[in-house]
Amino acid sequence: MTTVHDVAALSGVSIATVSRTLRAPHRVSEGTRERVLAAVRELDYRPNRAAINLRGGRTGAIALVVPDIANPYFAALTKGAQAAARARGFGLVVVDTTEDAGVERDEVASLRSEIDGMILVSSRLDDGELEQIASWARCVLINRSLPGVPSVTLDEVAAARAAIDHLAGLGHRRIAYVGGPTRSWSEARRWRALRDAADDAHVSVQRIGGHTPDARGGRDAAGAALAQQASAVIAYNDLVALGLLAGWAEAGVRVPRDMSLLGFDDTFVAELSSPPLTSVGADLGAVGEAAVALLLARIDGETTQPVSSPMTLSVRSSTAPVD
Amino acid sequence: MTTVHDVAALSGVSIATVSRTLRAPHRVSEGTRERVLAAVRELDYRPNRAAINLRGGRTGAIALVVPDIANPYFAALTKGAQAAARARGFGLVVVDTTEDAGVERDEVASLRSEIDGMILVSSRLDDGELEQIASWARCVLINRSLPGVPSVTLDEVAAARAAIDHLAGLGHRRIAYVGGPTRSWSEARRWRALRDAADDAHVSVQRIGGHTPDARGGRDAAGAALAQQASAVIAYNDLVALGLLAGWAEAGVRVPRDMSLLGFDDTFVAELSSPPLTSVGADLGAVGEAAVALLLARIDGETTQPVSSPMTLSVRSSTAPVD
DNA sequence: ATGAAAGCGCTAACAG
DNA sequence: CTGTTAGCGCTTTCAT
Repeated sequence: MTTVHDVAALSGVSIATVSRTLRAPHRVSEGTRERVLAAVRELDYRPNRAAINLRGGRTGAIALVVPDIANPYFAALTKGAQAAARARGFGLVVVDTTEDAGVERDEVASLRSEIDGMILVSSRLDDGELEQIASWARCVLINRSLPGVPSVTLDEVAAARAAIDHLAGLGHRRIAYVGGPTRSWSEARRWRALRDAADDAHVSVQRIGGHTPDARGGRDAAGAALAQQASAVIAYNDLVALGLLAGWAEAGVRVPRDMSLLGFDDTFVAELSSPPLTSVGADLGAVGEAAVALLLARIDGETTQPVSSPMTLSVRSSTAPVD
Repeated sequence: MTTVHDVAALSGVSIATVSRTLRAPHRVSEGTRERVLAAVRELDYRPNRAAINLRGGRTGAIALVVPDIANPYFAALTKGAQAAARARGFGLVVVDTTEDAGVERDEVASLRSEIDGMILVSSRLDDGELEQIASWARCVLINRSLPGVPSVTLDEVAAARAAIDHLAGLGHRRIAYVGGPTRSWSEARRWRALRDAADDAHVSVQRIGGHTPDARGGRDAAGAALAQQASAVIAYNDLVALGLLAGWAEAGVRVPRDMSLLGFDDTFVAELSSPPLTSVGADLGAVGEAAVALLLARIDGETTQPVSSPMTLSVRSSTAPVD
């Protein structure tokens, strides 16, 4: 591994000048600068991260803590965050908590000297613990808000309005909502936003709960959703919608002829089904990028404002006018 | 941030003893050890990673380089690798190359002092470059093999045999294969394995090429696949299979009544469609874990053997006897 | 404009 | 069994 000493020797200057050439080029004379840079290229010198860290107390890496990296929602988020971090010269350490608060707690604690800051996505921890963490680590929250802690949240209100208005415009008056985990922060916001939007649009929305937020949960809820006598169903997320679709297919219910179906999150799976799913979601990659930007700004000591990311409706073929 | 000095001061010993207590507990007296450990707990002391790195040349992190983290195949792999790395006290830095060889090249180079080793998944680089990289970095390859470099590959031969035998057993004699990118290493192995297995089973298999390895590619290939007059189609991966399914649904072709369909990789999306997809694949989480185990063994200076991971068939409802 | 030297937190000789 | 000390690679005063 080549060090500042090698470069210094090759270019005939001191190590201080090498360092200066790299960190503050204007403080070195033209000729020296060129000789040093030539040596840097020649030796393919790259400053040792650990040494820089040790001196400056920075590690050059940030962590992204997600409940489940294999979930397309979090994977999309990760992709954006990764790109943004790398573009600014930071490494992205990914931590998968397997949806477990205990694991999240432990991992976050052990991350301490490994990173300069972290992004907590859909945290399973309670407000108290989160505040605690924010007190000793620079962090940014996604899908969660807490006074004093920078965050990126999705505009569920706009999403709910877009979804309800779309359905109402199609003539649907009775809508069912297959919800997610009752204790989840997102579910709470989502359901409240849906109720408000339904009230404004003068349509009714009934919630069906108690199912897991995945395809299996959707399949399990297929019967109950039908029993609501609704003409359209909104699912907690695309996976649940796909489960609903599969369950109904077996029961001979056709979408959108017999029933309209609307997904949430607009992940890539929404385009995979037949019919492809009308869904409302945010640009998750952009959300990940925004969180990284927020975090790096904080690391640089700037103060930041919470960010709300827009959610928009993608109309595909799973929704149709009520007949 | 608390350091060895703080712990030393609190427990009334020298910093060397603190370090020793943590690294070689048996070399300090019982009483001292207890006092030091008490101080460690009291102060919640954690050794600074950068300092350890600087001394020992280890960073405590490894990198996983994947073409596209949002692809369920790589996401599943990442999940396993992440868990295995963390379980052994290593951080996992994820790098997404966006399927671009140039990006892969650059990122790998800049990773140098950031990590102790790396896992390259489905690399887009050629053998020469890979050898080059292996010469200065400890690395493990997944879905690629190169003499002298540890690797984890999937047993495509067994997979092809399982797929073909399943279909042949169902009475299918004429099978079409919607392939992946012609230049891809996996595609080459997969297609060869399929041909061999088909020969052994005395059935015919025709390849349809030139489409992207995703749902859109499958949709594009839907017509061509029908034109083959085959009674069953094997897709390069589950995403392509789903695209095929969607394309056929629009054309009124029913699966598995009119056509049997078999996916590859057995990712979670195989269970999402109706009908759910019969697919052949490996436990990708285990593959990721195996790669991490291999890499850490190499970091510890052990020599290792290439690993071949089994692929098994999951029979669902997209395949049926030919009528 | 450049160099000498201190020191970031830690571990491993080496001494006692 | 324990303490002193050198030094990992780098940046940054402080001199020159």
